[in-house]
Amino acid sequence: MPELPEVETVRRGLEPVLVGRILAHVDQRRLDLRWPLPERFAERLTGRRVTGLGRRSKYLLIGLDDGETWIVHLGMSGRILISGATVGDFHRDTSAPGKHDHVIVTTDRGDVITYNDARRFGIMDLWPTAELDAHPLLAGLGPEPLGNAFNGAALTAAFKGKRSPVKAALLDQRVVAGLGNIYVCEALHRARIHPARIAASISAPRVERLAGEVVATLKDALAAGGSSLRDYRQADGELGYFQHSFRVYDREGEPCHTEGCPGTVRRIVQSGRSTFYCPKCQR
DNA sequence: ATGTGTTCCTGTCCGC
DNA sequence: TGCGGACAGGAACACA
Repeated sequence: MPELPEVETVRRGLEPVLVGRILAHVDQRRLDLRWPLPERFAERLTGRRVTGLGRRSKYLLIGLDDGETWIVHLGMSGRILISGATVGDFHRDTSAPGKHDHVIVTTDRGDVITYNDARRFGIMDLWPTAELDAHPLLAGLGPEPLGNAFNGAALTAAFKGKRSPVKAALLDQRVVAGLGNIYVCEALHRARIHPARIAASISAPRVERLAGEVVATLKDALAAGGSSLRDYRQADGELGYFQHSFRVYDREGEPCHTEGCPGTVRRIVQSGRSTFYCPKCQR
């Protein structure tokens, strides 16, 4: 589920449930996700009051009243569920913990927050809030695409001297933070730029257009509550539906959605990951 | 210094 | 049905 729009959707869903609440009980059902969880993890969370919910790139930042921030990354398959309801695209109704429910938090109001992650590529850490920018995973991140620091000029500067394909450049979190495979494919299609183009070789006006389409793509996805893939369960109101708006992602062999374009969506592999694009209108 | 390929893990889907 | 292989929203890491 988790690129920027999905993580932001989760953040918005958690905010009213968590902010101001005390984490009354923490059930840590594994010692590790991608890496070991912090020392005394459950103990350090228990009894803390949540002061705020933030996001940087694809990282969820849960501020605590002891001056630490609970950092959560959903990896490929991480989901967060509230009390049997749905956040993002994850829905399950049982009361018994599921096989991949790794961390279960109960608030002082009785809401139950479950972190579920089948592949365990997710990450959790605790870090002093005052030094968040220095966290090894956050320090090198590029600008937030929906923030003031991201625009055509910033992207042009980041592309300068980049010999990699523009697809890889946009996936590089140091260039711009929060894009993943879906939204990079979608933004490149909207900007009509071929994913294999060398980043540094794209003209300034086209990079300008690309920056605009990155922002527009993310805003559209956000408005739809993100994208729900594969483990989509049922219509729930809280499920994202941007997957119905994909122009190229996962549409190999289907017609290009560009107005008047006779092209067919093609799939290629770039640095080990699928890229979907239209060979006719993306140059 | 940059660039690309491999790796972590489980689940699902497709062809035989 | 069962089995093997490809593939999946990420990104650190090892290596050219």
